[in-house]
Amino acid sequence: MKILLVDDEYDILEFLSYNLKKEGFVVKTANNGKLAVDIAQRFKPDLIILDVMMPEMDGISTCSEIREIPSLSDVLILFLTARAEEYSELAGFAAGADDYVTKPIKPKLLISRIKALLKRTSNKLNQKVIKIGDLLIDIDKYELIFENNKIHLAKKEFKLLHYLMTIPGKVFLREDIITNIWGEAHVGDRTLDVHIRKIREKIGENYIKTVKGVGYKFDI
Amino acid sequence: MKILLVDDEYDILEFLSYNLKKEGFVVKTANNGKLAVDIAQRFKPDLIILDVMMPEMDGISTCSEIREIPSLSDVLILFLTARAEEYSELAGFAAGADDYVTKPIKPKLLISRIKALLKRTSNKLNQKVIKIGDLLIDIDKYELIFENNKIHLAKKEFKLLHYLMTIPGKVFLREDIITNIWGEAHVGDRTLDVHIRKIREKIGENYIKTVKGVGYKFDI
DNA sequence: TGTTATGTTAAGAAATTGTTAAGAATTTAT
DNA sequence: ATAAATTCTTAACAATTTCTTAACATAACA
Repeated sequence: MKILLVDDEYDILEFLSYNLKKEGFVVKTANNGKLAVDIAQRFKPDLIILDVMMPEMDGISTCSEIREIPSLSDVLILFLTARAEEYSELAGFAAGADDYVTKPIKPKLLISRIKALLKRTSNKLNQKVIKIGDLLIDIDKYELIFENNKIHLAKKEFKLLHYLMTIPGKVFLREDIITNIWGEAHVGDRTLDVHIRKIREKIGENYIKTVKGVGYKFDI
Repeated sequence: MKILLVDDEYDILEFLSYNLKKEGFVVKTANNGKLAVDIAQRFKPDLIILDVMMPEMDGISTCSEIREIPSLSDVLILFLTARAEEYSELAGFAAGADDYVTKPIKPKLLISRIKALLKRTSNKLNQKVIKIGDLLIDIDKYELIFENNKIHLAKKEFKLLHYLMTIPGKVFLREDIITNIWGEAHVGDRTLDVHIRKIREKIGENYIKTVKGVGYKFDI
């Protein structure tokens, strides 16, 4: 996970950068809003942490500007703000902030908030449309688009693929998949495999991975 | 395990120091907050025990200051506090305390609290992702990342490596490992070794160490 | 130096999943 | 309502991966 840190105070950049890297994040920093926008376009972070108060271009303007850029329009943005700056909180959410953390910053708290934020969006359970790689699955339209072509999936195939796509990378246990797709009904031993087979026939062998003895996962 | 004791009363330092050393901890002491911060940076303790009430710089300020220092930001901090100082408990937790023990201090209680604290943080049993050195193991994804490459582990290998990684440095007894991975089933004498072999083939010889006559441990 | 514990290897046993095609079951069209 | 089409499940067998064992090698220890 890549994070872009933006603050005008060098000490804070240093301090947060250290703590975030320790957690395994890839971190880049910028000491002003203009630079941040520049770096973000090339670095393509998953999350941008923005100080609200900065000289020249403040956090809120930076945020608005970032939201205008198509390739960055859905990057996560978290604001750092001094306590009691409530007014800026409103303005910030209006500009498209995803969360707030008030100074003084406690690294542990910040990290747990970041993880919650990243988790929230990586879990696509409630999303109507999930787009991963060359695949786009649309619940409402009951439609799968693969490499820009509509692909027809039968009902069970659709449910199954969608289920796996809700949390890309996560291994779903065989039994959990069966419970989820078939309910409590008893279903034969090879049924799931056959459905997996049919999906693979349609989207290729690269997306659904078998974890032997455990289950299947959707992964790029 | 290294402990830094901070109190302005010489008698208490003496008394606790004696009791902690008897338990096998390496102990250093400081009689004021400023000195404590200094010593902590060089000594790098696993735990700092801080008296709340001290002249000049009290425990809470000392705690905040310690939390600001990157290299110490996640050291464990335990406060000693007189009974009924409830207000300071709140302030203390806000400043980043991990636990409280009230005076008068009963050595046995203190030691059991210390052990619980150290155990809590060194036990990664419930963590979904464990990152140690160049290795990152992810339960949900059933995936091992080693030097930024995905490594495939079979189910038993994964369970075994994960088990060892839950408490880095701890030696797990052969029989405990077998019970944990295979359950009560009878399994041959060399089976465990073969699995260890296969893991070592994948992540190198440096992580899993043999403790002859006892078991294996995961260590950097 | 002998003893014991662990390392190593390869082979095959065991377990798991893949594949295919046939025929139920369900849905859709006529 | 009946036929046609589609979808789903099953079963048999194949392919693959994983696990265990056994035989022997090597290292640590007393």
